[in-house]
Amino acid sequence: MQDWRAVRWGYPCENRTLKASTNHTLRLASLTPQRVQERVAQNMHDLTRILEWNSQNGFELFRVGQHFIPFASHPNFPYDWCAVHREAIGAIGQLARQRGQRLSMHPGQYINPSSPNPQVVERSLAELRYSAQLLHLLQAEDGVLVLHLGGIYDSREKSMRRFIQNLRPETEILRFLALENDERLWNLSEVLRVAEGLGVPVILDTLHHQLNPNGMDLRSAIQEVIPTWQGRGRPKLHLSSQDSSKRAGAHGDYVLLEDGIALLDALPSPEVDIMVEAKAKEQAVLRLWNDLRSLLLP
DNA sequence: TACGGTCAAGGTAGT
DNA sequence: ACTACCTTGACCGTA
Repeated sequence: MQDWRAVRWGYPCENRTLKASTNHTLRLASLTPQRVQERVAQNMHDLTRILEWNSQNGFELFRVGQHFIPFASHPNFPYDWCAVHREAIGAIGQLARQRGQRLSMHPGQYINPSSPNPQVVERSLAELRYSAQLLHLLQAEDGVLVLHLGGIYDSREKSMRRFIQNLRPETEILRFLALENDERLWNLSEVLRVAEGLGVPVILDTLHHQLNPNGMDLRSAIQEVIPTWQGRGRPKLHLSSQDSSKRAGAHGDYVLLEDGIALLDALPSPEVDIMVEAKAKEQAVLRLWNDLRSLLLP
């Protein structure tokens, strides 16, 4: 089993210990420059606290919430967020580098660049451009913009082709983009094909892979994704456990020790980045570290 | 201050 | 055709 202390660890969007969130947002009905800037200030303040806390507590990855600039990609957004926030975002980026923190973003279910509906594609590209622009202003050299493949629509083949065609000209997005397998529609082999078509890396999600493995064991899955990270920083993986009281694929509050061990066992090298997707956020990682520690001590 | 209904957006699957 | 579900929870009016 690989040494978990050589792995870099992180968690998404918020910190429970600090009660800090980078996802403060507002309602579309109250979208004014004042209200937005209040929320942006709150998100920036909390992100600053999280970056400091992470560096003092052994964490090296963090996912910034999509609402960091609420409604940034919405047509009704009321000001030039890039111009207004450029400097403050740059300062946070500098802090992240000083504290050794790798940043990422992960647009959700509504972002579907392979949709047959051109309006959905355009809105999706707008959100992806916002995310890439934010990572750019943060000067996140090894930043990651995580995305799923979305729907099947008319056919898998056509959907994959549209995904590639619609994103191929988006060099600013592609600079950060990484594609992730999901638990129902798109397995790892399919994600690898699309990623190869775009020249972007692949994030392996272990829980999704467990539910949608397409006959590939974890060890060979990891061997497939690691080379896709050439030139894009350390390979990045997602780790989570099933919530036993919910439907298949639902993230648990914490990570089961056996799931953590299964991943560490399957890694060819400990020099990877693991983002833990658990509802208890950083506390789930702390508990997993504790479990690993007490397992390895005599 | 706590709570429940609601919130920009898309898509799948079960009925 | 309709509904539940996904999910980064958070907002906001009401009690």
